[in-house]
Amino acid sequence: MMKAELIQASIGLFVEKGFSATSIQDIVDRVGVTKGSFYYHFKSKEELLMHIQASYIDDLLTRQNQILESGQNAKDKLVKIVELLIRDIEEQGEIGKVYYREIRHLTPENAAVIRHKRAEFRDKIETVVKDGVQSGEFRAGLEPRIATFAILGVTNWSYQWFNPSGTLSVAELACMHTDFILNGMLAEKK
Amino acid sequence: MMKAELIQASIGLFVEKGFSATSIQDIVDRVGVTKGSFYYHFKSKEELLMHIQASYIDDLLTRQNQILESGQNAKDKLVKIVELLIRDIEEQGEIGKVYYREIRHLTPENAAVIRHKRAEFRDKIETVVKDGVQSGEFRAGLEPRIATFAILGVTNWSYQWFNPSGTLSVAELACMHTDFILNGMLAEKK
Amino acid sequence: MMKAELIQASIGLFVEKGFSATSIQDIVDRVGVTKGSFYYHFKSKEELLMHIQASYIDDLLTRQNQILESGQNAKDKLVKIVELLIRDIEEQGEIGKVYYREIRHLTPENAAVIRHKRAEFRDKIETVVKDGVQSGEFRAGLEPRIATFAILGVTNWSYQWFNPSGTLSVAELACMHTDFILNGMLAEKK
Amino acid sequence: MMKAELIQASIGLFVEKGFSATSIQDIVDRVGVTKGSFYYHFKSKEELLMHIQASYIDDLLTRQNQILESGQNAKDKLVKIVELLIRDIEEQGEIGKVYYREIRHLTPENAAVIRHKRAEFRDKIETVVKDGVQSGEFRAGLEPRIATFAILGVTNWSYQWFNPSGTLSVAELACMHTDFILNGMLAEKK
DNA sequence: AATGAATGAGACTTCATTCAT
DNA sequence: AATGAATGAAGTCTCATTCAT
Repeated sequence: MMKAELIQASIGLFVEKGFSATSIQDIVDRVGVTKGSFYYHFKSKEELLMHIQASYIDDLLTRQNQILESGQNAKDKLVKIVELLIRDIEEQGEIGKVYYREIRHLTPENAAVIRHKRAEFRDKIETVVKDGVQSGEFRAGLEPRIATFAILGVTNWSYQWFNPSGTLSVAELACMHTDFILNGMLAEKK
Repeated sequence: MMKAELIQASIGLFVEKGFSATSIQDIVDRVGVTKGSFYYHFKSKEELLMHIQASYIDDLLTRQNQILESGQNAKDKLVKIVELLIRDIEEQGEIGKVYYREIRHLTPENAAVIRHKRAEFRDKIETVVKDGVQSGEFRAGLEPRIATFAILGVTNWSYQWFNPSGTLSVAELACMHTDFILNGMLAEKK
Repeated sequence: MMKAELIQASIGLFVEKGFSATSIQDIVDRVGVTKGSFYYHFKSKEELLMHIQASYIDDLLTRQNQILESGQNAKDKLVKIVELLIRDIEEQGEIGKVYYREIRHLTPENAAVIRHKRAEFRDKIETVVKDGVQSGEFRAGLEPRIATFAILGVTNWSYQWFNPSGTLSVAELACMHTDFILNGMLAEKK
Repeated sequence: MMKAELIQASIGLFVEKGFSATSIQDIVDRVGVTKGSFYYHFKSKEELLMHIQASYIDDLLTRQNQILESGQNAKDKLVKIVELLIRDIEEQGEIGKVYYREIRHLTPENAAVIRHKRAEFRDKIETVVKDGVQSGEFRAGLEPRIATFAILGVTNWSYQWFNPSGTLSVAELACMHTDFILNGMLAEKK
């Protein structure tokens, strides 16, 4: 309970002020406990960050796997993954904002673990792209690795500006991004 | 000279460790001077950050204006702006990595100035998109605001992973990203 | 049982790291219980230290009394006391190392109790020396108080360097120290 | 200046309370400066301790070398070294009390340096003893290594109890200890 | 233009101790 | 007899900043 509260409070603060600029005092003040309490639950500030990062990517990987196992064609899988990432902004709250930003503050060992999992997530998208190119669903000229980074750019950048409680809904944004990614901008193919 | 050296050293350190985790001592150590020197050139650490942020976006805005004044069609302007952002990774070095990350550490007034300039840059892309939709170059269904964020996602995300001295050249990446943005992924338009 | 285990673990840690640098957590970790357990058996960390100090000196005093009551001449009594102190290194393990070092961390009242017992131990040696001088066994020029400190120096210093499981046995060391104390170093008396 | 004051204050406090129990706050309070000042002069509390330990033993080694180069016989050299150690109580103040006690709190690397120097000091005494046995000045039965430890015990233990501003002067104590070490206690040699 | 010394606030962390269970 | 959770005081250390020189 207390541990969960500390995690939630810290995510909020990390989003607002960044990891380094957030003090343990800030975190415990928000929860209304003492510093000693924090250190009963976490060995260090870094351990807390690692906990947050690991839960986040583990959850994404799990849900990505469910999509990949669903046996659809490449396009549908890709659409589902884009939706997963956009919906996540609403469901997981602000963790995503912290996710890419603060890996720098993990110990080298922990950072390696997280980077490895990120690479796994990316590789699985790349495989979907590759499959789609081979099956003829996607254009032959696509470079799967770069296209994957482009897709991630479109989705992850949304964490920087998108407010899920604004006028544009999560579903609408997912739809627009999917459209952009699949069809591009030109009125006619060159 | 000294001032320029301090700026270069600090950009490198901000990239590696982040603004908060970089101390003035770190910066002056890298240049080989003492803290007093730093405070001769900068009123505060925040002023240094503001200097870096402002130079960066001012430069981008200048170059964007040159493109916009060149009187081409919307598609060509857009391609040029994408190229500008990608080439920048090579030309400006690592500043881009710092740019989005550290705005949080500016004073509210300075942050507002930077945000305003960022918005200006974005709005000008949005205008290009709008013009292209109206002229029929771009698809009628595009939402200019969201498409602009998608374009910025594709380009800015490259700062996270692209190494300009690797096997993929800046020109090649610009070309691939342009292709992705204009044509999307599908083999045939729906 | 548990109490004895806590005491043994703490002596080992006090030897290695010193009293202040040893935490209750260190002690209970070594025994494999939790802090609550410690506080069931001891009111405080200081009480534990006092327990160790008091047991140690009480034991020495008891054994010293047995020697003194044995009705031998001064020289033999002295030899026996030297042996007692040297043998103790093997029998009592490392407590001796803690004994002189950590009295500082007792409460003033407890420290006074221990100092009083130490003085008692020392005074009884001094009496033996005095008796020996009067009886003509020891040299007339000896100052009993200073000679006593010299004897204690020779024996107690052994705690700093002597390893009872090395090549030199406890018996051999006791013999050499006795020889040194009784006969000095010169080949001929001046 | 300030650095020297911090060192003096800390020696006093280490004697009274021990290294671990002395806080940086205690030290700077005694000098009347702030904690920041302390860390301007010393990288850490451990560095301060190392500084104290190294100065102390380096000074002893220098003075021991002067004695050894003076070309006297073994007995006179030994007497001079005993005098050196006893006089030191008065001249160097209380450092000696800290010297043996606190080596535990050095980093392993620094502790090794100090232990090496201690061993050098001890070895040089051992050589004097050996020379004296060979020249016939000292008894043939003496074991030089153990006799050296015995001598160090007599002298170093004095730091525990001797007050140089009491009724017994430094010169008198040196004389008594020398007498004890050379002639032992017995009225007649066995 | 630059230095060295100092400051004071605040950072992360440890720890002896308490208490309900 | 023992545990787990929590406390609050204090510890070591960092750091942006100032200022006399």
